[in-house]
This record gives sequence, structure tokens and C-alpha cells, in this order.
Amino acid sequence: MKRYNKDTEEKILLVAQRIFREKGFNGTKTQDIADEAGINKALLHYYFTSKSILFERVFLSSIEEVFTALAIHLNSDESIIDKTPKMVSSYLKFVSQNANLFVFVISEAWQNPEFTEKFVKIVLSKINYNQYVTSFKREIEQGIIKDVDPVQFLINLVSLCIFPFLGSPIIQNVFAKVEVDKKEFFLQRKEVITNTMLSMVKK
Amino acid sequence: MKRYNKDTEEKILLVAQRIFREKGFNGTKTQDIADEAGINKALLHYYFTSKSILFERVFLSSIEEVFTALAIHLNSDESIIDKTPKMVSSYLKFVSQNANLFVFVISEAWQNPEFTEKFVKIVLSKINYNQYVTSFKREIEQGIIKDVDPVQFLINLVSLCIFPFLGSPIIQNVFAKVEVDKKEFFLQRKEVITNTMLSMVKK
DNA sequence: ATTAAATTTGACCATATAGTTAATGTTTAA
DNA sequence: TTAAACATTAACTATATGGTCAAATTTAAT
Repeated sequence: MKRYNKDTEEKILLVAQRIFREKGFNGTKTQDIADEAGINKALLHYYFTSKSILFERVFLSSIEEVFTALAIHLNSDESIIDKTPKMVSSYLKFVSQNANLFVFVISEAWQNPEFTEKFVKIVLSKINYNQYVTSFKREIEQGIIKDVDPVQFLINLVSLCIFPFLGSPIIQNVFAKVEVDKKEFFLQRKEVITNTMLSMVKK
Repeated sequence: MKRYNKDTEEKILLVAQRIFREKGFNGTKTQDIADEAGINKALLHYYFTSKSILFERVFLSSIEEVFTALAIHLNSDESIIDKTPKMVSSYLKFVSQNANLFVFVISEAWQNPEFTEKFVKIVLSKINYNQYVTSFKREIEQGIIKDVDPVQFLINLVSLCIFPFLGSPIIQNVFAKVEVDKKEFFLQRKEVITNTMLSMVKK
């Protein structure tokens, strides 16, 4: 008949999310979560049973967040050529503001393949990816765009948007010697990616 | 006047490399390294002083390995259009065989900003960045290729080659039929990336 | 063979960490 | 008002972990 204090639960979850995403499962200490949430470590176990279970919650919601962001515009009724620039723009904005979320999800996905499979399937059940493929193929048949594999197109799109931010600690420092204005440089990417992607499908 | 046993040193380093790359710094236990190397934990400290110092060796040599692979063809005398397919081919092969090396390098680069200065030196010793940019720009001036930013071109190239393998534990679950480490997908990807990159520069 | 130096080990130590317990506050509802 | 139910805490436990040290073993030069 436990009701729990929703404020406390929320507070723990938010702090756990921030620290897990920053330091990963193994780098995160339950004591740190408790301290930053302003509670006792025993209370953390009272609410979430164990570090692993708390981590699962954070991992699942992180995967959810990533796929929710990537689903924007994906299934809109617009043509591929119309929605591609919108996807690029919204993906880039999200990734640039949440780079460590992607590092976390990828790193922990390699570490926890069984959860990854389970969680991705849960999240995908809420998003209609088949519709994207179907409408893409219809445009090919109608002769609107070039004959390109929709899956390869999407993988290209997310690769170009996500990778530079994943690799930014390395890329920025390596090119820092040459590229004077880093911010200008990353703004330039939106245009480059849009052009690259459109040239894949435009006849 | 210590000489050390080179076999022992090598053995520890190889095992440490394998485990660090698989589990990261925080997921790796010195006891596991010692056990798998068939030595005592004290001997590990005799050779490498501390876990952190051993980790630094592994991290820096991993950076070196990555950029040695990326340097192949980058500074060859061939034209961009000739060397692009070769770069795609060799990068894809290397990444597909060493995906967890890239996950490790990216994840730990985020986790250990204090190594930045050291790895930048290593990277710049492996790739001749200025020569690549200069020869790229010369081809633009000569009208051989389109006017594209050489850095953006390179970032696109590595993004398309690396990201799908970084994300494979997730991507595989999204497109159930796509098996990222299967040969068919690999070959298809090589063609798609090559075409995408060439369309960026070909007139 | 003797010896000194280099290498390797078993047995430690100190600390950190996830998790537990019993007691104490605090709400809620009769 | 009060007592049961819920929420929170201080103090604790067991184990894992990085690291140390003196002793034992091996190696190489005399």
C-alpha cells in the first residue's frame, strides 16, 4: 500500500539520470546520487531496490528520449525532399544539446546488449518506422526521387548528424589548431549535411 | 637498472588492452587483468605502477591505432576522386573489425579530458592534416572537383564509415532484417558511402 | 658454485561501495 | 486524537578493490 513521495522519487530519478549519463553505470556511485538528491542512501534503495534497477529505468528512458527526438518529422506526410532539411535541422539541434546522452546510450548498449534489445523493442513499438520505409518506396516508384535504399538513407542521415558530436572531444581538439571559429564551423554542418542528403535522392 | 621481462610486460599490456577496451576504465578490475595475464596483481604494479598509468598507456595507444588506420590513403598523392573509394574501403574494413575500439576511444575521451593535450600530439603525428587540406584545395582551384570544405568532407567520410558500427547494437534492433556485421550489409554500405562521398565532389 | 640483482609471489592493508537493519519521524484516516 | 501506515534516517555489514611489502624464486655475472 506504498504511495511514495512523488517529489522524492522524481528527484532521485533526475539526479540519477544526470550522473549515469555523465559517468556511465560503473562510474556512478549510489552515494553520489543520494548526496546530490539530498537524501539518505537507504532511501534510494527504498524507492528503487538496487543500483541496477535504477540504472535500467534511466537507460530505458534515455533510449526513449533518443528515439523520440529522431522520430520527429520522420513520419510526417511531407515528401522526402521537403522533410529532409527539417529532420537535419531538428536532429542537429537535439544532438548538439544532448551529446553525452548519445555517448551514454551507445556505450551502455555495448555493455548491456540484452537490455538494449528489450528496451529498443519497447520504444519502437510506439514509433511507426515501417511507414517511413513504405512512403519512401512509394516516392521512388512515383519517380519523385532516386532509387535509394530508405534504410541506408536514414543511416546516412543520423550518422552525419550524430557522429561529429560524439567525436567532438577529439575532433574539436584536433582541428582546433586550424579552424579558428569552432561555432561557425558547426553551424556550417547543417548546410553541408542537408546538401549531402538531398543529393542522394534529388534527381 | 631494471630490465624487465619483455614477455611479461607485453602480456600484461595486451590483456589490459583487451579488457579496458571491452569494459572501459571503471568496468575493468586490476585483478581480472592479472588473472588473465596469469600473473600476480603485485606484479602488475611492479611493471606499471598503477591502474591509471596502465590505462593511460592503453588509451593513448588506442588513439594511435585509430588514427593510424584513418591516415591510410589520406595523404597519398592520388586525386580525391581516386582515393575516396580506397579510403571508404579501408576505413570500413578497419571499423567493422574494431568497433569496440572506437566506442572505447570516444567514451573515454569524454570521460578523461585531461588526456586531450597528449592525444592531440599523437593524432597530429599520425595524419598530415595540412597536406590533405592543401591538396584538396588545389584540386578545387584546378577545377577538378566541386568547391567543398575539405574538413567537412573528411568529417562526413568518417561519420558515414564509423557511426553505423558504433550504433550497431541499437541499429540491429531497429531494422531487424539488417544485420550490421553481415557481409551483405557491409558491401552495400561501401557502395552507398562511396557514391555519397563522390557526389559531394564530382562535377 | 656463489652471489647479487631482477623478477615474482602470497599475504596483507585501507578504503570504497552496494546493500541492510532497526529505529525515528511524519502522514493519513478512523 | 490516535494509531497504523508510510517515509526517512543513522549506523552498520560484507565484500570488492587498488595498492603494498617482505619473502621467495629465478637469472646472470663472476
